[in-house]
Amino acid sequence: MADLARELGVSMTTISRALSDHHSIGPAMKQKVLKLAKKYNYQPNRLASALRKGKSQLLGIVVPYIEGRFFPSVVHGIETAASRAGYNVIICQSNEDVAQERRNLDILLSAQVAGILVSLSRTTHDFRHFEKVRSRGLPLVFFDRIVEGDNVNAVVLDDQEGGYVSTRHLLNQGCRRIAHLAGPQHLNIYKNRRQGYLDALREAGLPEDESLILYSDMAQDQGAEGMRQLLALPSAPDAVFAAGDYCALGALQEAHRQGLRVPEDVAIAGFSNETFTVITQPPITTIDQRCEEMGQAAVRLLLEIIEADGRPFTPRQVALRPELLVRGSSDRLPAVPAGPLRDPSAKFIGTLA
Amino acid sequence: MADLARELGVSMTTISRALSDHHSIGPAMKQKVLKLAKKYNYQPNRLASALRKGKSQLLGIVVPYIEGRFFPSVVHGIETAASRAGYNVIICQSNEDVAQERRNLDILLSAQVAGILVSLSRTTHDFRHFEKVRSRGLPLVFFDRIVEGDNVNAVVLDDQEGGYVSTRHLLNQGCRRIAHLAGPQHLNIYKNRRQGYLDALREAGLPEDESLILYSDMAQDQGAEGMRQLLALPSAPDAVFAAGDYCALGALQEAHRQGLRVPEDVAIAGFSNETFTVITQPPITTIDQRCEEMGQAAVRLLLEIIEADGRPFTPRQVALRPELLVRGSSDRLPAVPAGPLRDPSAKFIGTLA
DNA sequence: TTGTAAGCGTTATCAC
DNA sequence: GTGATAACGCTTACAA
Repeated sequence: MADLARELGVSMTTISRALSDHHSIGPAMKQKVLKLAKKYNYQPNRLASALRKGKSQLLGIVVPYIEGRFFPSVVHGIETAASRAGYNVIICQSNEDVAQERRNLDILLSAQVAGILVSLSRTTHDFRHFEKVRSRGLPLVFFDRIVEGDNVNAVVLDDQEGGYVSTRHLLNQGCRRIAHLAGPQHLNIYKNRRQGYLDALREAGLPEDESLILYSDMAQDQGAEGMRQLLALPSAPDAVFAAGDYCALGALQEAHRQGLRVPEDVAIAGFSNETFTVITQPPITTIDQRCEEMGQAAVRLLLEIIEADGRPFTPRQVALRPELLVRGSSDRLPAVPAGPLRDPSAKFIGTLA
Repeated sequence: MADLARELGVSMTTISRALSDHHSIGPAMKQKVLKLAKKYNYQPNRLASALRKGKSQLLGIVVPYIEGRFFPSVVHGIETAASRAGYNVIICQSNEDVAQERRNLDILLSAQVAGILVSLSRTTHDFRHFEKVRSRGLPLVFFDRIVEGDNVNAVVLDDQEGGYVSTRHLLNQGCRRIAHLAGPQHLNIYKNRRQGYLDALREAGLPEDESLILYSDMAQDQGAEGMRQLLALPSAPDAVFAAGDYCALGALQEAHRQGLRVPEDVAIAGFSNETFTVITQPPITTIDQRCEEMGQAAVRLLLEIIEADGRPFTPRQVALRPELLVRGSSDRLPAVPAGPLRDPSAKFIGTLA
């Protein structure tokens, strides 16, 4: 910058203003500066700028890990939304370890990020380290694995809605005995999916039948085992809603082993839209978790807080509407003319309980 | 820092030295400073430090996107290795767009990163924007999608070796007519996998039979179609080496449709270790691309260059040894006692051609 | 519209 | 072993 100033015989102030498009700068001057900057291949130093302004163009992400289908997609969404807004992203993994999570927060604080996005590690039960962030006035948004409560900013998938629409769909296909392969009920996601399932049944006037609900850890072979048990019932179900795709896959494979046709004899639906659900035969109906939208929604919320710039901001919890993907494993009706397109943008459903 | 200095009645210099563990500092003083820093919850400002030192603790990553199985795993490996070495990582996506890739490089330059890791966008055919990086003396390492040549630092998977070990394995299983579902030969990865396949055949004294090599874009249905064609041959193959897992899956499904047993009637092997290969029945033998090791190897190389600190560094190309994962789709022999464990560390095989 | 000068938080240099 | 001071590159009152 000093070079440019010297060469043009103006002050660095003018250079700075021209480069950052300040209002009180002559268009002529601006052009000259920009041209010379290009010629000299001038690279602004964001460190210096951030240091002076006390605000960087960096957002921090803390995730348990960058593997599998979910987190990479969310990070993808975050990076995309952030860079669109002129921010870049520092990414940290906690490896499901609170201590590491704490360290990551410290690092992000000292990197002077403008805001932080966090999905909690599985071992985080004490949330005091987030107080440090809050006390520094640093915008903070949780996603997916969140701190519960209405005094935090958070974005999650509406799992109950997911269980509900999935079960409704099976009902619409004419199924009347719908079993549920449920996950560990101490985890909110599985509890909510089950609740949505029950909601749909009740709404349809069907009885809640505990013999049709089987609990497991949702692994592939547990899905197979579940299906085996269900098919051995005096009156076997005509549909299975599994709270996870691996479990649904096991169920599908077991059904085939027993010579049943899917979806004619038994319809199957899973949850999560794992990559493999489209390559099975038939492909598996499932619920998309809108990973990317979750990332984008989290960034939107974070930017709102950043832009509030210290002014009081009422914490908000956003629940994303899950998307039902109807595929061969549950599609038993003749094709119907398509309805209006679903609005693909992330939805605010309401404040969480 | 100023506060600490005042409270202890010493200069900021002393504080700085105590905090950064400078040699000329009294252990007593050091303890006092550290204690007080803890009490006041002192957070170093890495921006200021980096500005002053002219070097940040940040590495930049540019990838086409963070989706699928490959890139997230590599990023995982990069972040893990980087944070172990005290670095953090800024991640940028090029979305397979050169222009964006160029912009990303500019951003990373202006963020004063200590080094850059790049996997090229598919639309990058002109490499001039990397000159800017080089001319600034900034350490640069390519991975997976690299600039060819021996004047760049690069880490790749040895695809030819992958094709070779895969085919060798099928030979060891007693197969003698081994077909190959090949990918587009203008892409190096597919060309190399095919070459490895041919190498193994030649080594075994088997003829190269072009009627057993089918070319496609490697999609699932193309794998099925390929298998159909192969099975219609006057003398059908007893094994298929597919250059991709989706293609292998299609082949597997088609074999089942035609009532063949896998691996008894026809053995199948894929490439990439996609997640779904373990959930099929039988699970699919494949080649692991060592994504995580690739990330780690790239960081190791980058750190070496960083530590050379401007001193001449001879560019190096590293080829990682792929790992054969033998699974049900090709395992036709009785189990053999396990040999010595394979060294799991990333391997330097040699300079690329 | 432009310039002057101070300062963001740290560290390297040089002197003591 | 410790301190004073300048400097890293940029922005922004305040003044002109």
